[in-house]
Amino acid sequence: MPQAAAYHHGDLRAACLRAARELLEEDGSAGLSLRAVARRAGVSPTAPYRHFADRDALVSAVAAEGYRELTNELATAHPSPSTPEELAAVAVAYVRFALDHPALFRAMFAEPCDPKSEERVAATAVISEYVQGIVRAAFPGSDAGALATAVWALVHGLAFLHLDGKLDASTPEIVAAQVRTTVNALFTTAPGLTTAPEAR
Amino acid sequence: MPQAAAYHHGDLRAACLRAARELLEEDGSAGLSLRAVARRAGVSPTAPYRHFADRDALVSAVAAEGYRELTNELATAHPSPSTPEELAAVAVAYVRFALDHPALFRAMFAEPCDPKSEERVAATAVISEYVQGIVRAAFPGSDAGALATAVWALVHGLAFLHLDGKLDASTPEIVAAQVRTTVNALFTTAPGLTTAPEAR
DNA sequence: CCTACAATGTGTGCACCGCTCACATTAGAG
DNA sequence: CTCTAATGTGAGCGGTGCACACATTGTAGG
Repeated sequence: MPQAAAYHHGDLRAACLRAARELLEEDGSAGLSLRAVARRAGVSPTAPYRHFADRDALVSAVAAEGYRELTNELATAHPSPSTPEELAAVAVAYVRFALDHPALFRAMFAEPCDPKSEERVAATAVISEYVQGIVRAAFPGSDAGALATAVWALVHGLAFLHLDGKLDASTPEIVAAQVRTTVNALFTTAPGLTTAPEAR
Repeated sequence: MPQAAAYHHGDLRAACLRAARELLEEDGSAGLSLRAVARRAGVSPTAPYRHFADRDALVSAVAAEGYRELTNELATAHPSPSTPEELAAVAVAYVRFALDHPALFRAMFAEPCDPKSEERVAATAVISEYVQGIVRAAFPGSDAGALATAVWALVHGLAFLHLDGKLDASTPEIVAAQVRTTVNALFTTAPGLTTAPEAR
């Protein structure tokens, strides 16, 4: 049994992130409060402020963690996709991640993203370049930036529409089939996407 | 000058919705509190509870209003689009709406959507069928349901990625061009989209 | 080894929030 | 004209984010 109630926690930051993840899964974004996190970590209500400037900093950290997990999931779906089918598998993994971790996914794409956490913008840049890299490998001739944007938007939109109950998400198979056909449809037109404007 | 400080407001519900919209535009979703709405409407902190069961009911009502405005904007962009170009114009209007009213747009697609406000689900059903109707008219031979889902997801995803600063939204023209080329790319493949599974 | 300091956790307190409940006022039906 | 139901008021409870002064402790320099 670990020495109970040491004054210094040891790794409170990590404990807070873990507690925040749990609260997010259990009660959704509304249940994620600094105080609840502190309670769950067995620590005074203001202790987390030594590790996170404010609530936004906490959720940004959680979101950054989410981005890393998402990239892992995508890589697991297929390490280096090149055919449209392999790319579709990655797209399915993206939507599955959103449906498996709805509150986390929402936190990743919520309001205070733009001027905030360095860690967070870095994590989103990683995934953006990841998608672009995949598309570049799969469609060497095309405007990879524009095509990557298109496929990311399509998959991202599918994820959100499923999350909001606008589409039939009753079984994972139905969702997967839906994503596959839609993405495949977009890719059959890839060569035509060479006149697109700037996209960063 | 209207008779000041009548005990009964007259149309507090509408005043609350108006105040909520203003707060949403000014301070984002975080600034939208029942109490702030009451203050702005010049009424006691608990008065709004006579018209909205709780905070969620308020934002659901605001969201429903947003859906109606969005459908109006789309219809204004083009009353009955049939060519891909006209459809692209509608898509551009969709993304513009999101960028013009970011907090409202986010409220429209936020967590408590599924089992809630009758008014809200009705409003989303309207826009869903609207998109489907357009696609059916434009591409009579295709699986309108699947294609509508694809284009809605694509446009919805573009809107969110722009909102989150993941794409270049520096000028409306750049955004519009981006949306147009992406949507056009999808539409050139429309006839191929006839084997899609169920999508409601 | 011991001491001073910086890092980390505690406690108090303020303003605000959502929401409940008892009460005041008033519009409008009978 | 009255009486009831709709509407607005006020006090109050528990929760929240956050700022502040304070307590504790790991650790680096003497």
